[in-house]
Amino acid sequence: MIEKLLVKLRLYDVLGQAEEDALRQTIGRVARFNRGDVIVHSRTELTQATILLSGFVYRFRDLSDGRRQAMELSVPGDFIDLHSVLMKRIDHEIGCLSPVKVVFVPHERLEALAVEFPHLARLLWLHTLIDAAIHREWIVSLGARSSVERMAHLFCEAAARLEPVGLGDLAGYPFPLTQADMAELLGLSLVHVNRTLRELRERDLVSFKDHKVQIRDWDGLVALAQFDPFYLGMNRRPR
Amino acid sequence: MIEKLLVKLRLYDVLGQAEEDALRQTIGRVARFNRGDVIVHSRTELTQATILLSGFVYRFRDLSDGRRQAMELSVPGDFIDLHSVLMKRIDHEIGCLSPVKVVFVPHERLEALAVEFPHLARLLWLHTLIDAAIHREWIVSLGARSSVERMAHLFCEAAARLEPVGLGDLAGYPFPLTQADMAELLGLSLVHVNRTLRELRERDLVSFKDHKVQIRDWDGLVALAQFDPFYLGMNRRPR
DNA sequence: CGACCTATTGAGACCGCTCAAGTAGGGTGG
DNA sequence: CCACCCTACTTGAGCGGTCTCAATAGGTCG
Repeated sequence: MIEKLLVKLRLYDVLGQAEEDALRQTIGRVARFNRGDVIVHSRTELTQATILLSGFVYRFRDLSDGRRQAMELSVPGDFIDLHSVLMKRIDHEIGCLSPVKVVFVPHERLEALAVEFPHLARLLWLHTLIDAAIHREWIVSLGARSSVERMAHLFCEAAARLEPVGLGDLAGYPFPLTQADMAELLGLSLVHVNRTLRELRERDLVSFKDHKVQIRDWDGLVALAQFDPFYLGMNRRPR
Repeated sequence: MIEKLLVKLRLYDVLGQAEEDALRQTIGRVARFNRGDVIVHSRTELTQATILLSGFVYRFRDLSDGRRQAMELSVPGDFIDLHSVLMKRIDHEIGCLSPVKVVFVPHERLEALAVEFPHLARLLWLHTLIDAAIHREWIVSLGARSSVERMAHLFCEAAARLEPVGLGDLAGYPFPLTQADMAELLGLSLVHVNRTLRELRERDLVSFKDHKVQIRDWDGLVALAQFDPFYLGMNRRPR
């Protein structure tokens, strides 16, 4: 059930059989959600963490006047609120961009696991560090990249993160977002997202239609975005 | 020597005497740097982590055409590259915004410490998680806040982080940056930073002069920035 | 069939950018 | 001691990237 998570962890380091078995045994209840549902609420006390099995979720914060900013897109196999194990209450919401299936892992089991398998604890810590690296890359996008560059970068990052878990490749991938969702991710208006998509399409780099991303020119896209997968901490390049 | 770090860790949870002693014994060589120096280089293999004792440093990335985006400001007491313990190579540079004093801690000593004191390891992990929370807040700033709001938020965050380590309070604090530095932090042009500072001054919220921040109206500043220190994780309880 | 969500396009406004010019202060050398 | 830097800051003017408002079309589903 948690194969995608295991694949991801193996990108970071070898995972022993005992560790893998132990991890499988921590998992608890499975749950399903619909697009628009909020899985994890800001500031409520948490006692379990969540592994995304299928679908797309994102972290976001709402400002008081209705502006909403997304902070990260999560893909299947991600441990979407691993930080809650230590933080207990998190500072943002996690919402569904599509129908979603998750499995919960009680904090106490994870904590016991970390004691028994220090190396696995390090891997999980590393998972949260890579989340932070992804955040930093988004900061660069939002602060220094133009709208086309930013959107190109989003498409590159999604490809690089979806490929290892078998949900796409450098030619394209399913991407069940609306243009309004992308606006929240990219810090752009819906209207400008539409125009930016058109520009990427007209430049023959990538097209987004019927909730599918089709990459026409990976190298061109990478060059435009100045995308460098180093921050994703995978040993191998998405190739 | 590492009192400020200890203060910071105690904001997150109690720190036992044995833990404190052990932490003090991990520290190694002290080093000094000048404004403009890069302390930690992107992608070079690291064998030690760095605690900032005095001065200000920041993380940044340069894009190929000269654009530079800062990702985080670090203040004394911060463990500025704790993530390098697991990542070994980091994806950004850490540079000095003022004369700086640091102390290095060999990774191997930190790793031994984590084995011997699991609770301390959790505290250090939490330190990195709060870095990630700070990153998320910057994402909100860059993606959804206007230039005045964004700058107001920076001043609020700096106050909240400097106060516990005794380097300022809600009335103000020393802030040895130039306006050009602030431009890189905020993702704005130098010219616009200048105008934005003027606006904050004219609105009697805050003034920045001679490398000192003077807060005239804390509540007004907080309201404008929609600043909520929850994400800084002070008073958290990891276990 | 009507209601609603999503995508598309046009038009004009505005925020923040670039280019440019000028001031102020601190260090250095003749 | 002054002349001349150099860096940091300030302000003006015009440009342009992105926003908002508005209108339309297509798809889906009760």
